[in-house]
Amino acid sequence: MTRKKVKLAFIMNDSARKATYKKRKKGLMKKVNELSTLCGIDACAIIYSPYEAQPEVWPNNIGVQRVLAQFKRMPEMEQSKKMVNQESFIKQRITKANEQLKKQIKENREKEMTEVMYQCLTGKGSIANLILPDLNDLGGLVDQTIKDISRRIESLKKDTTGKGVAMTPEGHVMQAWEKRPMVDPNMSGMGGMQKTQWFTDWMNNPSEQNMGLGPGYEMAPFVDNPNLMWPNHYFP
Amino acid sequence: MTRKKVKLAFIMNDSARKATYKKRKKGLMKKVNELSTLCGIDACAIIYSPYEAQPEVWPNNIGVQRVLAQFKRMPEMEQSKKMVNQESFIKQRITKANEQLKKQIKENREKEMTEVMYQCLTGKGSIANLILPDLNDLGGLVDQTIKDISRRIESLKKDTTGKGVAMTPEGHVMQAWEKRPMVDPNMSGMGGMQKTQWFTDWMNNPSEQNMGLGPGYEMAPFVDNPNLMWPNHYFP
DNA sequence: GATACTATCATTAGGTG
DNA sequence: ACACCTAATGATAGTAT
Repeated sequence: MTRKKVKLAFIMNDSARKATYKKRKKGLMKKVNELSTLCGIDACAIIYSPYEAQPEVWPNNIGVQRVLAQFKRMPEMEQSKKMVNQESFIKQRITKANEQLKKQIKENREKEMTEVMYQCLTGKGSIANLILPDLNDLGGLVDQTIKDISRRIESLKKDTTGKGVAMTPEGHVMQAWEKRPMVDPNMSGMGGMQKTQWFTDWMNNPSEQNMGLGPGYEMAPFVDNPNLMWPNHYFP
Repeated sequence: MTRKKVKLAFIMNDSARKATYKKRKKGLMKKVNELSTLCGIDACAIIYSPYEAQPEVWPNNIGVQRVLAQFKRMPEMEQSKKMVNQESFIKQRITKANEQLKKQIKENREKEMTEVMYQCLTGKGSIANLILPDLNDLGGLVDQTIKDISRRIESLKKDTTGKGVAMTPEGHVMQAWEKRPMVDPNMSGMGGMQKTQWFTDWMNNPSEQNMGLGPGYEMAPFVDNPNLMWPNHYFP
């Protein structure tokens, strides 16, 4: 049994698509119900599919009807005001998402370079096949690491609470004991991999709705037509 | 770290509820997006929460707007016709769900009794603390099992393809070989436990919307007001 | 095609900093 | 409150029936 990782894209095979639809629709509806129950909120989902005569609505359509009723009562003027709010709200989220993205890319880059550095140090790799930008980053990382080590040496010299540190006359540490290891435990193994899943997903399928927001930004609603959806009781 | 199983009920603790809300909202939106992408369908979710100024809509609100626009164009007459369809659709699902429920209860009952029977046979349990209905069912099961065994013996007697069967003069089987084991492999272990999760959930929180449908029935939309939601292009 | 199963992957409850 | 982590529960892709 080999199970290739599903990629987030339209399933071409008709029967597989239907099977997936049925399974996931069920799961989705369960989740809507759970969210609504656990947090005591009004939520609903509407699904139009070619497999059912009726669009399917969850957890009940009363919530949706409420939205519609509220909308009907909302005067035209209020609606455009909403739009502005909605727009600034989106912009805020775009900014935040882009910041997160940059941070993530930087973090991944650092991990990658650290890996290369360690491989060089342990003789398992070489810098022969690296391109210029990689070498630059690697150089910066090595500098940074040397600084960290120097700082660490200084703190070991000053630290009188630990058992001690043995050093060469030139100031190189030969041995230290009863100190915490210098390697960040989070750096080893595959920990922290999960949080970049959205990036993989987006790379597989950079959909239109995510396009304007940057990869990984899956949350902000996009208002195409301001005439709907924002009941005025949310804008006192 | 002990992690008690969360039960599907309103979270009383305010901060825990908010934390859960944020996590699950994100997860839910991701799922809507995935369903929509994988199966190429129109779907949306609307969440009203006390934590955000705006109701949150996914994956975009165009789908919802489409529903509204279609509804507006739908004449009054069509709407009541829909209602009937919707009603019969629900009734169908209720019937189906109840059948599944009965089947499930029966199946669980059988497994339970089989377990008791085996425990008696292996001397690990007794029938001393069973109540009358249990004893009745157990008796039926024993009868059934004896019949199964008898049938098996007959087939072993007639079967000339297998290696053979050793029997006492009274017709009791002493040994049989190159035959499949009589114990159903699905009966042992905890296999098949997952499918009764909905029952536990419902027992924890028999919500109103599930009440009329029987436990475990989580799928049928309930029409409270026929004036909404069912665009006429689904009823040619 | 629907159902059932289960190995595998994803989500999240309950922590911590 | 927020971001992150991980053990544990939950969802589901592929398969068998």
